[in-house]
Amino acid sequence: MLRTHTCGELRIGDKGTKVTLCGWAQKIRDKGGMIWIDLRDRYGITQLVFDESKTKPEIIAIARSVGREFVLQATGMVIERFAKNDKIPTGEIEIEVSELNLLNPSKVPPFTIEDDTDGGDELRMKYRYLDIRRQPVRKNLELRHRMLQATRAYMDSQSFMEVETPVLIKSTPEGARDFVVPSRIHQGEFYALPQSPQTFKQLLMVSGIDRYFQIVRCFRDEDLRADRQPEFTQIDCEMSFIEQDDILKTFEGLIKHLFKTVLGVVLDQVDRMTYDDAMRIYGSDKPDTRFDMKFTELSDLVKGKGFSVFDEAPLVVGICASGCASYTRKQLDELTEFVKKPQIGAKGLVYVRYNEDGTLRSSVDKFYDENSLKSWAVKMNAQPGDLMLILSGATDATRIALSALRLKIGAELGLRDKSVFKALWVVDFPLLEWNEESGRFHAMHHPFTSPKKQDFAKLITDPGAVRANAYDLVINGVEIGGGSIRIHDKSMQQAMFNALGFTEEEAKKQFGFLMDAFEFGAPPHGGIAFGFDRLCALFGGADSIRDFIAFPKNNAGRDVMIDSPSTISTEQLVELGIDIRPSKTK
RNA sequence: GGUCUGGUAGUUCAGUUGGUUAGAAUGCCUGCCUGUCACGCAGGAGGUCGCGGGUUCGAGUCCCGUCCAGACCGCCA
Repeated sequence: MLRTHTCGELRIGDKGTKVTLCGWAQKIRDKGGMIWIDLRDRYGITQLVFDESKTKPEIIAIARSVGREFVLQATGMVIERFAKNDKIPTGEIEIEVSELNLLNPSKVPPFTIEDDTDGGDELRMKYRYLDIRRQPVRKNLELRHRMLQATRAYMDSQSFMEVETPVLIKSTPEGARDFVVPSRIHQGEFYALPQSPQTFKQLLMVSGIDRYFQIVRCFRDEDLRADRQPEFTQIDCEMSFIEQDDILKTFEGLIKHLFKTVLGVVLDQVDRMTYDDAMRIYGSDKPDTRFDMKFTELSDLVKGKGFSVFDEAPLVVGICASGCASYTRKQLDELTEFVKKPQIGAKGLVYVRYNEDGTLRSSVDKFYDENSLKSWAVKMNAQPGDLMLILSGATDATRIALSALRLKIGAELGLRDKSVFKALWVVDFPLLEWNEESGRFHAMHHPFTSPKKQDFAKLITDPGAVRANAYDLVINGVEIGGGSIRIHDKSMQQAMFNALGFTEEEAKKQFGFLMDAFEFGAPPHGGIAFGFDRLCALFGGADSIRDFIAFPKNNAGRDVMIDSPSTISTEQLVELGIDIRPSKTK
């Protein structure tokens, strides 16, 4: 060992001990007669001291040559400081250096290795290995590590067995785009990287592994977001001989265990809400339930007063922003601009101020007298001092727009506190959703999701109305996980493929192995998968998952550190039997 | 595929209505300093204003194109 201790562990009780530390020079303070070097490693910072009156001149000379991020090995006595620093745990002691070994010099780093770095995102990603030297990033990776350990401990305690499934699998056109890997041995053929181990975990149920889990990398070739990477990690789980309620309870247990062991937070309850209610009350299938501000539908109160916008709208719906009646005209204009952005897509925003003096003033006073506005206030449960914000238009689009407005107001009012956690199961999702582009129904969850028993018949008569045994876990408005009770019956699976517009032949070609397996005694089963990166970001109080991934991709799916993706040699292409059209070369 | 924001010193940014030699902080280099810990003091170096084109007597600033980065919409079973 090159060291006897780490840079984070020495205390006043170690006074008089001769120690050897290794680490990076965080900061050099040369005061002339005395030099201090802050030596940093993963565990902390310990101050080295060099004193012209005590330290050998050749050691002083080495100390003077040290620059930021030089790698050092220092040996010396632990002494009590004259001037103590109560900001760091090692602040009562320092090392009176008698031997200093320069293990490796360093170029000047492109940004400061400090908690509050001067480096921008782009530079930090390019030199990610330096970025990880910084405490905030390292802490995030430590949090991820603890999450991994706590997950495995809980799953093991519940008799779940971790089984690894293949990464080179088969491409299927359903769902997200696949990342594809050319086969050298079978030229013209391709593997696909899994979007999830979905079919394998169901096959493991047929195999009798009645409680499976895996912390597994998944791949989707779709555009990125702050909370979406092309490769990401899931906690993937499947159980046999269970019903939906068993799954919800088991994984409430996992989430509570994680909150307790990793954050020390007791998550008292996980609410449940149907998809239909979530859409009606919050306009979203992943509502942030840290605050109320529920939707109130006003259609029956607003019609027939000559305001054609409301008269012609299929839905008129509003929210009540507590204490916002004092919003200025400018603030209200900003809100109007916000909902009119193309991404939100509302045509306009109607507001009603319920003033402290009890009077009501709205942007549609021309059409509605104070009594009408008062009736709105009663229905919306608004109090003097509140502001009512109302949107109208096509039902789904209006709900989505009002949901965005609700989140914005919630954030402005400080109701989205990152230290507060509210978990919600959204249940009874629709089985299918109509896809305009392909002109057919797509599975909302995936094609192996079972319909609710009472909706079986509608699978032929009214497929869009069929509800599924599918559920999402939503925490603070973030979709953390989702799953379903699967189809374990061949004829039901065939009926599902029919509803999705698959011919028997197509279904057999893509999923024949699964349908074959279902003929050999498939148990009733179901499962769930959690977005592990999102869970880490949520626990860490961040919106972006990138800082919880050691080496993430950028906005365009590029790794700027290793510069991938990149071209490959002609020899490689020939060997793979791939002929690519000439394109822009880098 | 689309919308928006940004790109100026190693780094983070400012730069007015288009007008002199493009600034600040920090980092870096040199010197001084015996209790610093955001050390201090003095001095110094450091710029293809992302790239290409256009308008103009004159462009960091205006226009067009393009590249890069970030956020969002579409997309993400």
